[in-house]
Amino acid sequence: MTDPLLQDAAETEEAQAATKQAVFNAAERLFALHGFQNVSVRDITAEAGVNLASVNYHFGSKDALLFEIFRRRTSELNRERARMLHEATSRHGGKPPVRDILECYFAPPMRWAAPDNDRRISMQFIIRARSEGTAEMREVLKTDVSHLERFAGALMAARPDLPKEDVYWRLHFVLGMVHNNRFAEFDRLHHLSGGLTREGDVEALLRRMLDFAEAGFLA
Amino acid sequence: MTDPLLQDAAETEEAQAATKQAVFNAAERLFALHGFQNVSVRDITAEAGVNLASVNYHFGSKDALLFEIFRRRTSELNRERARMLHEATSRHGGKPPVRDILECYFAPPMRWAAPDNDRRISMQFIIRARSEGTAEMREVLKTDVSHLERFAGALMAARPDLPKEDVYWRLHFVLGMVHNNRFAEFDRLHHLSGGLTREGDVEALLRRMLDFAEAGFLA
DNA sequence: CTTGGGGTCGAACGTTCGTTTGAACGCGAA
DNA sequence: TTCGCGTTCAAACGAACGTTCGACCCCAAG
Repeated sequence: MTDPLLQDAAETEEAQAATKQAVFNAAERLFALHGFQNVSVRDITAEAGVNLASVNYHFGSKDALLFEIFRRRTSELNRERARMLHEATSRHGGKPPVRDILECYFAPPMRWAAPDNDRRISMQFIIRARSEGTAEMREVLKTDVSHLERFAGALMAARPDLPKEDVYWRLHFVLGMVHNNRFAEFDRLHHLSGGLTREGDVEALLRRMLDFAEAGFLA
Repeated sequence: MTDPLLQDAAETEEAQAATKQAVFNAAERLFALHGFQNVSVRDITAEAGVNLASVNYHFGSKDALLFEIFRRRTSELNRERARMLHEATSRHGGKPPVRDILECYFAPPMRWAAPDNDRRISMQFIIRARSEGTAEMREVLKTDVSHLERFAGALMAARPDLPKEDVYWRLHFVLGMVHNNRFAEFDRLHHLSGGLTREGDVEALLRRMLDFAEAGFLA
């Protein structure tokens, strides 16, 4: 609990076994780097320096471990987005402009993914979960859209003249912009542009994204 | 060769064995529907109605089969894009406007993915290959950017005032919009909007995408 | 000291996987 | 007819996987 290595000390369950934490962290890291199917329980326990049976003892199964990481990280990310949106709403007297709304959605994942951020690996995990997750995770992604509803509502309030249908579609396009920010895509872009594009300056990239998305939304 | 079942009669290799074609089609279908890792060689050969050893005999390995499907479909798609861009270029006297350039990139995958199109399953395969492909396929995706260079060049010509760096980044955003058009995302959006958004009308969706992307590019 | 239970350990289980093997088959050429 | 070759077949191989098992360890409660 007072161990500085435990990044997630503030847990709902209080006294996490050190083994469980080690498995959690190792699994998140390996899954993020190599994908779910390409990482075995043996890889995880070896990386964590624990016994092979630890995964099934503490989490029930490999899939359940995966799901628990996914659930924790996505809820943290969406909570941060909701917090920013709430703040922007009160800052603008209940009706923030399009650009500010989009920033609340863009900024958290972008900043998490910054090269020097501890959460970078968590962000990479979430990105991978979107396309390689289990059926259970995909069901959650499809069904649990409560956090998106907040943003859709805010956007409709910011552009009451636009038909709701258009707001949803443009939100869809915006989601695509965010989800495409994988490391592999940055590499490809870097290769294409001959090294002209650099992902180092997160805030500058965030500004670029907002310029593009805001213009698209106000079209 | 005159068999109407052979969709890809015009091949570089002339006399394809019926078994090889059956394996190719079954593999593409199953991979597109369930993902690479979730489909076994036994599943493929059972679906194709051929012997288990056929995959290794005709393609060398499961990975090689996967790569051959990937190579064929992506080259077909990019050839179609290049054809449209070439036509648009000559139609506009060498310098097509942004919207027309983007349409050349958007239209082929969108139309392939239309519910009544035979290529729908191929498009789904390509989409899956982007995130679940083997290391070899990812290397091709990253390295082979020649087809993107054509579009980057056309966009720079259409907006010579914009710094090249910005063109690349905005192209990156546009790619995100296209790549996000997976069936799962449409389902999610449909769920979020309460059935308001329908993907049935491809041309209408294409117009929406162009409205958004064009505005973003002209910002 | 004794007891009990949460945690860890090495070892194994049963399944599934991609691939290989060697025999059999079909058919045009010699 | 006989040969040769491309193709198909049933069967098996060896490896890797997620999971389970029973013994063992530690430490606090009785």
